Order: sequence, then structure tokens, then C-alpha cells
Amino acid sequence: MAARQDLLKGNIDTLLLSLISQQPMYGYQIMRELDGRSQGYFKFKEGTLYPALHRLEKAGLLQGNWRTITSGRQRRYYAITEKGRRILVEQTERWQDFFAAMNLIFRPQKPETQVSK
Amino acid sequence: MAARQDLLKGNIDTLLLSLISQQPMYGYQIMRELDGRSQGYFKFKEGTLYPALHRLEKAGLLQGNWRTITSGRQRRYYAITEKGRRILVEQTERWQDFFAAMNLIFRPQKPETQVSK
DNA sequence: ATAAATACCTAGGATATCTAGGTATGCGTT
DNA sequence: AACGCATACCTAGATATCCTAGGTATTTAT
Repeated sequence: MAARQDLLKGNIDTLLLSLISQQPMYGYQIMRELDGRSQGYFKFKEGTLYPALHRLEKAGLLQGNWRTITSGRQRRYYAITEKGRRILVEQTERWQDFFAAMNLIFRPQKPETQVSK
Repeated sequence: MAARQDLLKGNIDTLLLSLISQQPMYGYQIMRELDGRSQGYFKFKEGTLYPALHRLEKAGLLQGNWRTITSGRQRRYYAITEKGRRILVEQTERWQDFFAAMNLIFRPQKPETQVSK
């Protein structure tokens, strides 16, 4: 059977766009934010996160830039682009449609059960 | 970016278990039911559906059996097993948890926005 | 007779995520 | 000063899921 992580498929990009749209962030921070905000549900692996960020930057949805903090430590901050915001809106609608469709199967609304009492 | 179908990953099995738990069905019927009940959202491909049914039967969550109708046409009807029902309950809870976690990222509940009016 | 719908099946390709490794800096403790 | 841990980034290859694109065969409508 599918594991918990499989539900992520197709949603990681949207999750990242949504989080970063609220505030620019760097990779390590994103992992902690997703963990914290989801109350421990989302535990992103580095092998999932970093390739996803690179993919989104390459697609022009995020813009990354290096910042040096303290005396040499490097961080790559990602900010959402205009294109990214447009895609985020689309993806959010797509997610809502999908959720609605899933619920139509899980909880079928049969006409005969909606007869007025 | 991820396509619509990617959202299916990890959910097809749950979708099938849920549908078949309501009534035993055969493959072709399942395709039409998913399409109809979801108002055209779910258009399962045969290359998706049949391997999934075989996977679920092999895992003991569905039980299939052949029935001959009219003069030779064969249909394979699938019914959910007891094990399948247990898994369905688990997967449904898992789906709800996932939905809740997604929404915590999409619509973060900041404490300061919940101040009493 | 022919086309379309019904009804099943599978091999191989594409792609996303995870596993499991790697490098390097900063900080706290002993 | 040495050590471990947290921070901070990265990638190659394995795995698994779904789709593409093909196939066979029967029934029904034109």
C-alpha cells in the first residue's frame, strides 16, 4: 500500500511555493518551518527538498540568491517570482478540485438520500 | 510542474477501496463510476486501473472472481475483503491527516490572528 | 459489413521521491 | 584542543507509480 510520503507526490512544489510566498526562506529553514507548522507531519528529506528547490528555480517560479552570514556560513534564500505566484494560484485551485473529487468518491451524494424530510 | 495525475499517486488504492467497499464492481464499471461520480474529474486509464486492481488483490485487500454474462462475455468482479476494510479505515484517516497538514501550510493559523474580537 | 462500445490485459517509459552518502562551518562542552 | 551536534548545502542511484501505447475478443448499433 501507499505510504504516507506518497501523498506528497505532486504536492511538494505547491507546498514549497505556498510557504515561500509568505516569506523568503532558505533550505534548512524550510525544513524546520514545514515540520513546525504541520505539527511534525511534514519531515522533508534533504534528497527531496533540495532537488525540488532547484527544479522550481530552473522553472522560474523561485529566485534563489546566496547570502553570507557571520563569517563564512552560506545560505541560499529563495523568493517566489511573479510567475511563481501565478502558478501557485493555479495549483491551489487544482488542489481544491482534487480534494472535492476525492470526497465525491469517499462520501457519494446520492440524490435519493437528499430527499426533503 | 506536477500534473493533475500526480495528485493521484498514493491515492488510487484508497479511491478504489472506497468505491468497491460500497458495492462489488468490475473494471470497466469502475472506470465509468469514477468518471461519473467525480463529475468527469477522474478519467482512469486502463494501464492505471488494471495493474492497481491486481496489486490490491495480490495484497489481499480485494477479492476478484470471474462471472460470465450473456453468451461468453467475461467480467471480473472485485469485492473488498475484511482486511481491505481495515486498511480503508486507516487510509481514510491518513488522508484526513494529510489534508489537515496541507492546510496548515496553505492557511497558517497564527496565534495573533485568533485574538478574540 | 463496419464501427463503436464493452471488457480485459501488459511491457516499457517517464518522473518524483527517498536512501544514503558526501562536504563544510559554528558552537558548546569537557 | 578535541569532540559532537546542529547548521547548511549538495548529488547519484534505487524504487515505485502512473501513463503511453499497444494488444485480444465480444456485443450492439448503423
